[in-house]
Amino acid sequence: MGYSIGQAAKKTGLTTHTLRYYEKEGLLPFVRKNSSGLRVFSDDDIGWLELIECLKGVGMPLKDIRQYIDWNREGDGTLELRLNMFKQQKQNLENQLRQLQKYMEKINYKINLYTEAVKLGSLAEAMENEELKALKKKVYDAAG
Amino acid sequence: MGYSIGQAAKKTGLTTHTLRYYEKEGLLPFVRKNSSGLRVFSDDDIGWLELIECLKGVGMPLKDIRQYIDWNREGDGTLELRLNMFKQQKQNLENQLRQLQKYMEKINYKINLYTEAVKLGSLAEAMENEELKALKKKVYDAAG
DNA sequence: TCTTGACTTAGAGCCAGCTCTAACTTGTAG
DNA sequence: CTACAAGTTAGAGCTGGCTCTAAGTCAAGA
Repeated sequence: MGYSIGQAAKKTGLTTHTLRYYEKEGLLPFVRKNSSGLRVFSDDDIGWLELIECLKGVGMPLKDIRQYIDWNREGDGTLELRLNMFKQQKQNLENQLRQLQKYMEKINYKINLYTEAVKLGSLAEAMENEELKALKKKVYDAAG
Repeated sequence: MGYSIGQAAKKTGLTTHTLRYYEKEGLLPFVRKNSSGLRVFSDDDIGWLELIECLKGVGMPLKDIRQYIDWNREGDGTLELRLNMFKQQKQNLENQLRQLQKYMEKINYKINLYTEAVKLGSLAEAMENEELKALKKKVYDAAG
């Protein structure tokens, strides 16, 4: 129920250095300290860290995450701002997923190409393969 | 068929600074220069840049991309290495997609929650909603 | 000829996000 | 009582990936 910084680090996969850095950057205003000055992380705090990881993972810079956390502390007056932020992040995430899907197709083509090239011992010969030529066209001419 | 660095920048969405930086880092060993020392990018070179963008996009650091480009120049002796690299990147990409999918669920939950909160004018009240409680449980208890 | 704009180089500077160091305190086990 | 592990702070340093500056070259148009 109360974790030291080291235990919190283990639970989240971050380092103690990073946790202190996040606190310094205003990302952890909720973490308490005990009578001898040690940080005490609650399960709730771990939940916050997981949300931070999520927002970081979808590409938000730390200062924007901090903004969101500040809005939380300001209370219900910022509900619309927070809703809009999540909607925006959903958009970003959808774009990202679309982009990664395109990269996946390109990489799949490369795997096909190199598999054939390894079999033949020659990339130039593999590129003569009609199926691979057709696949390449499909992947590369998809306007993007 | 032959583009100046400025034209190549426009075509790829990179800056001329970045293109020169990439060359310095060994990512563009194929780009030629004309008699007066100006870089001339071919359509093929633009294709290389698009592949670099793809590899960067799936999270490869520039030095690893450079490694791949070096293998290309070494010829058919490195075909297996290149195949394995693409297989590895496919794995990474699949993991990334799975991770982003989880983030999407979390964000969708937040959008639902904040939509209700805005409607009620209170986050605390929205969190009392039974459907949202159930959704939260589903999203957050999915072990990860 | 002069100006303009796009190019060239070497190298410095910038930013985000950590990552580490030094010097010190605290709590527990032997 | 001492040793040790784990915590504390302020602040310096590192890495990746650009981003910009200075000083100069070059080609085409007025």
